[in-house]
This record gives sequence, C-alpha cells and structure tokens, in this order.
Amino acid sequence: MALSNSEIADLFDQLAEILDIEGENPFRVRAYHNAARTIRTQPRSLAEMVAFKEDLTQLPGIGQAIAEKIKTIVQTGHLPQLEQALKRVPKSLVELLKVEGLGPKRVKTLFSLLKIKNLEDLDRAARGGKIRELPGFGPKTEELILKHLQRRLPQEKRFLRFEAESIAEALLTRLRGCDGIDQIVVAGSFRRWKETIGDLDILVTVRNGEEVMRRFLAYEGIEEILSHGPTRSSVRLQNGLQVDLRVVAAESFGAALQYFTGSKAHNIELRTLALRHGLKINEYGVFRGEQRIAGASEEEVYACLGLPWIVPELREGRGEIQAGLENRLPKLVELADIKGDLHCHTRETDGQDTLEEMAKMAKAMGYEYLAITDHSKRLTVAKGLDEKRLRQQMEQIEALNAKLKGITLLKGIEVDILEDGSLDLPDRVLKDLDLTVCSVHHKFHLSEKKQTERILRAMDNPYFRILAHPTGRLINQREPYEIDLERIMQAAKERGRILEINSQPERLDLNDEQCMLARDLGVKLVISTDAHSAIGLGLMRYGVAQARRGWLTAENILNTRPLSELKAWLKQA
DNA sequence: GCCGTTTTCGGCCCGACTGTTTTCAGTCG
Repeated sequence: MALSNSEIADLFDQLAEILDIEGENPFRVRAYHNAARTIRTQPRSLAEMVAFKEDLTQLPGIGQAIAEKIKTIVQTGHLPQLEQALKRVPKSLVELLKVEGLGPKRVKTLFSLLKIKNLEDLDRAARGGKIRELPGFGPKTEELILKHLQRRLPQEKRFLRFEAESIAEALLTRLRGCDGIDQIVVAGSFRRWKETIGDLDILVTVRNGEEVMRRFLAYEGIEEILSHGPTRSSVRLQNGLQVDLRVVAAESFGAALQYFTGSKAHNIELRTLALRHGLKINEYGVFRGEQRIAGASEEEVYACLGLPWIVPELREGRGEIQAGLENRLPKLVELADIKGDLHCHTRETDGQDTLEEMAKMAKAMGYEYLAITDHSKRLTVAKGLDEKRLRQQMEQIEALNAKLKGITLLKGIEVDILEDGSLDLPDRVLKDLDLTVCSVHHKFHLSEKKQTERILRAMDNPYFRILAHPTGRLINQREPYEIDLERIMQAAKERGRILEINSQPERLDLNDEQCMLARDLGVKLVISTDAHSAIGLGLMRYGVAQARRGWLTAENILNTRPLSELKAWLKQA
C-alpha cells in the first residue's frame, strides 16, 4: 500500500526534529518542515505524482534533493536519512519537544548531560532535582516541566471552533466593559475559521492598556496566568483553553491583526515577499528603513506588497499569496449565496421540531427551499422511516407545500448505505422523492478497499444523489473511515453524483483540503447542515466557512442555485 | 535544503516574555 501524503510528511517532520535536536543548520531544518507542510496540504497523492513521473520540484519548498527523497520514500517506503538519524538519536527524544519550555537546545542538553531519552526519564530527573543544575536550566524551568508532566493529556486538547465561540463571547463582553476600548477582535485560527483552535488570540486597541490588562488577568475563569506584560499576556482558563491578549496602538491595528491572524506559513511567505520589496513587516506596521508606511488597516498592509486584501479563511500558505499577486483569487462562496438546505431531520425520526417549524425557520432565513431528509429504517435508534412512514411524510410535505408561501419543501430521505452497497429502502419509493442523501452509519471498520467499493456500488443506484458526510469523521471523537476519497470523487464526477459538506461543527466533513481536491477534480458539492432542530439550520455558516477554506466559489456549490435549476440538476443526475 | 524583479551565492520572519543571566539564549506564536 502506497504511503499517504500525511505519512510522507510525518517522515520529513521527524527528520527535521531530530536534526534540530542535533544542532543542524536551522534553515535546513525549516526546509524539511516546509516541505512536510507542502506535502501534507497537497490535494493530490504524491505517490501518484511520482508514478506519473511528474516534476515534484514545481511544488513550493520542494527542490531537487527533497524530490529525490520523496521518490525514494514512495518506491521503498523508507527515508534512509531518517533511519540513519534514528541510530544517532532515539526517536523518543522527539516527544520531549512537546513539553512546555523544552525546545531542541534544551532537549539536546538533557540527552547529552543526563542521558534523558523519554518522558519517564525526564520525570525522574525533575523529581530528583537534577534538572535545575543543568546549564541554561534553573528551578523555575524544573518546576514548569514537572507541572507539565502532571497534566500533559488535557492540555493537548484542541477546542472545536464552535465551542470556543461562546467562551470568546463571554470574555469579549467582559473586556468591552473597559473604559476607552476601541477595537476588539479575536484573531488567530478562530478568525481563519479553522475547525479546531488551540488558543484564542484577542487583539484590542484601547486608550488605557494597563486597565484592560488588569481586567483580563482578573477574569474569574482563569486557572493560571502563564505570562503577563504591558502589551501581551497569556492565561489558561479552567476549561483548559489558552487565551492571549494583545494590546496595540490604533495606528498599528491592521498590521497587528494581520500578524496575529496568521497562519504562520502565510506570514512567513508575506514577510519574505516584503523583503524582496525592500520592506519589513512586523506587528507594528510596514517599514521602509526606519519609516513606517502602513499599518492601520490590513488592506494597506497587503496593498504595500501589491496584493489585494486576502480573506482570513485563505491564509494558510496554500498558494493564496501567489494567486493574489496574479490577481486570480477566487470569489469565495458566501452565506448569502445559499438558497436552501438539503439535509435536515424532523421529530418524525431523531429531530426535535415538526415539518412546519423547520419550514418556517428556513423561510425566515430567506431560503427558497428545504429538503426534509429523515433517517431510513436501518437506523432504529433514530426511529428511521420504512417505506410506509416515508410515503406518509411525503404526503404531509405535499399538503404543506400547497399551504406554504415563499418556501418549498423537497421530499428526501437520508438513506443508509448498507454493508453490501445497497440502499436501505427500495427503488420504488426512492424514485418518487426529489432527492436522496446517502450515508454510512454502521460498519465503519471495513478495509479501505471494501469501504470504497461499498460506496461506489451505492453510487451505481440510479436514485443515489448526495453522499452525506463522506468520511464519517467526528472531530476529537472518531477517525474518518478508510476510503479512497479520490476514487470516490472520480466516480461521483463520472456519474453526476454530489458530495456533501456537512456543517455540523464536529463533522465539517468534507474538510478544507478535501474541498480543494473536489474542486480540482470538478466534483459538484452541496453545503448542508444535517440540522436536528430549526435552530440547527443556523449552522450553515460553519459549512460555508469550511467551503471557503477549500477555495470554493458559488459555482462549485449546487445549493446556491435557484430551485428550478437545482431540480433540473437533481433530475438529470 | 530552498530560492531568485538587484542574487546560482548568501540570504532565510520577527518580536515578546521568561529565566538565567549580568547582556542574552531559548522558547513561543
């Protein structure tokens, strides 16, 4: 089995980390990390690109040497340089880098002076008071290490952006009460709409920086103050989320917002570009020599480099800067483009609200249409519909449509894909529906081959329309099931099938990179909420954000089309 | 190791904060 892109990327990251500990040229280390990132975010399979003898040096951060190494990895499954490095330095040292306060230099010191190879060794040495005696270490560092080791697991948790939203709102409300607050915004991965976030970066411009800092540090939800200074403080809340607050002058707000929004990769690219223009960018502004030429707004920061303003969702260092320079940034799909929702549930199965309540909410949201897609009979825990109950619901929908003004309900079903690839309800009822949303809800642990073929077979059913939550992953809870998504997308394209971007915050399935792959392969997509209540229809913004992170335009998304066009598409498929 | 609108050599993002120092290295984002 060929190695996946992320497995190949892991090998380069590991090599970089070991070389870093060994004190290798830091730029060489960074080059490996950069290459790993390119590989990890490359929508196409590198194994395939090697097989087709494509020129890998076209990819950013991949030169002759790394291209050769990739070929070796694809052909043999091994990276010889990594294996040699692992003979010099034990692999377990890499996990020490994750300990707070430990970087490559200190890990090297720990290894060479105390023979510390892993977390257990580290714990023992710290308890024995050995760490504080090392050069460059002291009692504080030893204490920090011990503290980190005691609560290592909870700290690794990343929060769903959705969860962080309410936490952020509470904090912002608190800080807004400060005298003289001007602008206050959450930057970082939160602003880029990443599906999960590691911490909150709050940026404020304020007349009295000291007061806002004081107020922040006195917030009752804080468990521990990690660092504090006049312009930047860092805390960990009782719920485990880290929050950084930065205070900047109004004249620097744009530069600071740009800087703290990231991503790191995007910023490095931007600053490298600035250097080529003889400019320097930092969080205070854009400088030519000593002179500051921009900084109050993000627009002027980007404009200094000949770039249009780049939306936060694109700032991942995936070619957006090059695209901006060439004036070919996509016009991303927006919430306002969405004309309807194609996946939701009612009280008839596991939803909370009635047909009519769902319809009213959809209408209030300005939609033209809403597809009702309750579960099918196999999903007994959700009281899934059999043919008889489905036909009853279809009649209710028709009756409601006759009564309702300004919204059309579509007759649908979320039908289970059974283990053999057949659908959970007979064709004779599926054919009378406006659409089917087809899902895998059981037998998650088939081999990649079997799982892929199961879905491909399902797609052969003439009434198959939309593949719901295509990978089945639940963020922080369940890994995606093993499928060859590229093959499924190819098949979808050939057969006119549609893939769903599911807006549930713990699903967001497809993810951003898979959205890019779908775009590259020309597969049609829909963005749906899978709402189980009328309120739940409001989650559409999460699916739209994910689509935007995947560079998608309204063109790529079928439920941006008016009802007549959508119906024509569903019919011809 | 990568890269090129001054370059195929000589650069490589940049500042805040902490702890260990006594002017700065290491880490972090």
